[in-house]
Amino acid sequence: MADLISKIKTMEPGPQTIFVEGWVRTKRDSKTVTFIEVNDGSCLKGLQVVADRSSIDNNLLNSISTGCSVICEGKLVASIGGDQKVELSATDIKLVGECPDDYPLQKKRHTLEYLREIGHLRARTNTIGAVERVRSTMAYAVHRFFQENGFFYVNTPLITASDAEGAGQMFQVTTLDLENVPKTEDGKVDYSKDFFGKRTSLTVSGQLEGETYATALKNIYTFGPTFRAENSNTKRHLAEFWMIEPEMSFCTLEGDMKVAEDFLKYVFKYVLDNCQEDMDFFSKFVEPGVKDTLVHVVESPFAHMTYTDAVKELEKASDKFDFKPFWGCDLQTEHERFLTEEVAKRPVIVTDYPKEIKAFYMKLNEDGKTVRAMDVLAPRLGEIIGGSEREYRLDILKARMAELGLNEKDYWWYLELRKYGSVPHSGFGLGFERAVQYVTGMQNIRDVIPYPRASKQADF
RNA sequence: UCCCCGAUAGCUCAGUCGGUAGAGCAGGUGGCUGUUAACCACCCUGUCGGCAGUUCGAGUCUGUCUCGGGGAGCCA
Repeated sequence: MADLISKIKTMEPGPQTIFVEGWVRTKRDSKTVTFIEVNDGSCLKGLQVVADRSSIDNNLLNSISTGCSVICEGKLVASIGGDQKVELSATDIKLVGECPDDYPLQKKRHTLEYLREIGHLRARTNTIGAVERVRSTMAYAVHRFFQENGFFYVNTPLITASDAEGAGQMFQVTTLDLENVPKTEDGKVDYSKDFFGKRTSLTVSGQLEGETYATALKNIYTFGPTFRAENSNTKRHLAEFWMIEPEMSFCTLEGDMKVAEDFLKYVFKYVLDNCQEDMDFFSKFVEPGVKDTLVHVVESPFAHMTYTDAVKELEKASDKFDFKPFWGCDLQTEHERFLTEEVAKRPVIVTDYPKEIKAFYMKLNEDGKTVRAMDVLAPRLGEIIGGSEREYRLDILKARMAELGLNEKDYWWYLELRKYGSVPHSGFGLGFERAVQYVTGMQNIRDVIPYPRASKQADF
């Protein structure tokens, strides 16, 4: 019945009756009129509803307070006041749901830490509301980019029996009675009695399954939840997060990097074009200048360097680091930030890492020492994308697995992709929340997902 | 998991040398006002995170637990 406030604010004043539904953010009384700011979440700034105290029931107006839900009826008029073009001159107001004065959201600014304690209400704040609008827009942009570029959306399984994916600690999935676990004769847990007849866990990555569909549909992407049981307590880790993993057949690392760059730029530009009010808000109150940074990223090419060259750069500035860089070391957070913030001053793609610090499935280079891996490092965040060209040569892949002590039987179907019609292919993984963090400037990943799941935290 | 910091009114915080609790906002009352986090005056609000200890006396010192934040590791 009622239009969204985001639409109403773009309409011209007119004689027709319109309705506004939403929640009261603040109310101010004047001598003859009452101002009610109504927000319905469709945009950052709400609509000012003006109620003439001589024509609207004063008892009703007095009972309206911050947090109430209301339906207002009236005409859109040009606003006399300064901050808005139009406002609703109310002819009738219905109080739908009252809001007692112990409402946890005051008109004043709250800390994000406090808002995390009221996860069921925090979406009604400017900041979290803006984050969720941007998050939704970004999710839409992700699908648009891939759908417009010949990728198919594949849903890889959330429950997996492959306990050897190696990307992190896994959450076990079971229907066994934990008070009375069935045991085999030699005293181990008898998983044949479990729901799936074997030990299962929540997925830590859809990549391996994604590869199988890429070798059939050519270009695919996944976009779904991922679970890691790491006991890591940081502002950029979650136990449950959303990951985007494209996989392209007949594609080398060069193509992979191009897709990664085009993809990030597309999503960023889409947000800049479609979330202007929210981006202005982030740029003003959350991370000064974040909007200009995004514009800069969209307009300039990403920097490129090999791991070997990156280490040379780091060695030049060795004094600045707690952890001294050397060829073969894993890049520390401080190193990644130096490369992207000081050396490149923009996103940088680092390639060709030592095989020892990367996963078994990455394609071995001619030198026998490095693999065709690439990490996209972004200022402020560090690694935002990790990807690689996959090893498609069966003999070399088997040799790598043997080096690392991996059991071929656990990967039999993955290896068969290399046996039957193998093809060079590449892909990458993007942590969706980290991308939302990057775009919004939000410091803590727990504030860019509606209900964060982390160690000792599964409220709401 | 390791290191550092923190927990005081509904919210944001101050609290000196160990001496018995304070400001702004919110709420209430009145005033003023086409207001924009409105403004002015007055009023109300506390298991000082939990448990133990030192002390005549603990918000303050010690131990411990819980929760939160920052950093590290791991990664996306």
